[in-house]
Formats: sequence, structure tokens, C-alpha cells
Amino acid sequence: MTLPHPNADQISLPIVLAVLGDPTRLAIVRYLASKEGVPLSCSQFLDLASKTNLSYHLAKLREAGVTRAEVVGTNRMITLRRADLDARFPGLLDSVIAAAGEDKALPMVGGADEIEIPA
Amino acid sequence: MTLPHPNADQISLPIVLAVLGDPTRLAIVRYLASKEGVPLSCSQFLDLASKTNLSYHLAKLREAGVTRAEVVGTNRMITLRRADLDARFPGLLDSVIAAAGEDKALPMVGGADEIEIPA
DNA sequence: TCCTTAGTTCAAAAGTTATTGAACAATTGG
DNA sequence: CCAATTGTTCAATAACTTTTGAACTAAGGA
Repeated sequence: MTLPHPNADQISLPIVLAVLGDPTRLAIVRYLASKEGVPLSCSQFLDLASKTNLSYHLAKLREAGVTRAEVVGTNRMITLRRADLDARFPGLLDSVIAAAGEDKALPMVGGADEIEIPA
Repeated sequence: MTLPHPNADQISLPIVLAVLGDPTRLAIVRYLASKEGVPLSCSQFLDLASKTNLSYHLAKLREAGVTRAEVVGTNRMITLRRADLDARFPGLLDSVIAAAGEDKALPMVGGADEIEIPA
């Protein structure tokens, strides 16, 4: 019942960039980052897309090595693979998240005001 | 005879990431970065793809705001838009280039040994 | 002027990614 | 056990991206 994840050394730069180059997925990553490592269930992202479509985007993120999904009962708890990404591509995730944090064009997970943008 | 470029504030994060999420284009950017701001003509990249296909990829990079192309006689001289990208997405380009610099899976522009990988 | 060099444009084909709805599986709570 | 909740899978379609070759433009040199 564990889902397939690449290990750190299998994470590919072009694949990670391509996966992050989608507004829905970037919004997911931004929200995960704003929650500082707290695992979130898939259903937390239903603002962004239909259930089916979310399943697709979350699988892309997981298969690229950007997120980790753990099966807990009937939920999948999603976290960012911060340490693995930082080890593989130092500074990349931080700069993407910082840039995404200011991006008004990206879809929002909560009803706005959900994400703290540090002044 | 000047080509269309977005200005700095029109550069979009997801578009930049998507454009960089392609091995051919990442190789182009890596090579441009390795040449430290020296303008290169399109034909320098013919190792990577056919002339027609290069034209397509270079247009994508230019339209995304990643590169600038200046018409000089019958050549287009290409440079990285380092300052604009750094202003817009601090640290992003540097971390992408650093990660790409070590990536053996990316296509090479010269016959290898062309790019200095700092030890 | 004629030829070459450098690069673009166009239309077609091939391939890939995103989105949808219906049906399914697994767990939990009553 | 039954029903609800959570999320996946599948097949279809729509939409986009990549690649190709042939035809083209524009500048420069002989």
C-alpha cells in the first residue's frame, strides 16, 4: 500500500522544472510550502481542480520526486520533499517558492489570506 | 527588424519553468551561462537540434523572457536575460544553472569539455 | 548581380499532457 | 453489514508541444 516514489538521485532537473511549470501544480507546491512541512490530504486542494484532475496532478508531482505521499487510512498525506530537493538542486525550491509566493496570477488554495506573504 | 520580447514585469514564473523544463532548452541556457554574457548566434547550437527546430526552441526561450535576441546583420545574437530574471525571480536562474551544470543527462553543445564545471 | 549564409515561416504529422465522467477500491464509522 | 468518505483508474477527448521538410526572406561577399 505504499506508493511509488523516485529516490533522491533519480530526481531529474528537466522533469522537476516541467512539473513545476504548471499553475495548478505550482499552487499546490506553494501551499505545501506555506504549511511548513505539515502533511496535507489531497482533498485540501479541491479548490484548484476536480478530484480526478487533482489525482493526476498530485501523481505528477509525486512521480517527479517533488512531493511524498503516505497512505494513512483512507487519506494520502502529502509533503514536500524539501531535503531531497535541496540536496539535489540547492536553492532551487526556495527560489521557486519565493517567486510563487508573490504571484497573483497563480490559483489560490484557500479563499486568499490563507497564505502569509512575509512583508 | 527588432524581435518581440516581454519586458521584465511580464515574465511569468510558470512559463519560465515550463520553458526550462525541456532538455534542449536547458542545454541552450547552460551553454549561454557558461559563456558569461557573450552573445552567441543561433548556429552555435546546431549540435542540439535541426535548424528549424532550434528556431522553435530559441523563440520559446525569447518569448518567455529567458533570452534576448538582437538582429546583427544576418545573425541573431542571443544572450541570457540574467538581470531581468534575477530581479523578477531572485536566485532562480543561478540554482537552475548550477543544477544543470552537473547534469550528465542533458545534451551537450560542444563535443564535451566545452563547459567548465567548477570543482 | 548572383550566390551563399543565417535564420524564419508554414503546414503537416507525431507525440504528449490535461481534463472529464463513470466506475472502482479501501477504509472507517454507525 | 451498510453507507459514507477518500482517492484511484480507465477510456475518451481536447488541447497543446515538438519535430520535420520545403519554401522563403534578408544581408553580405565575390
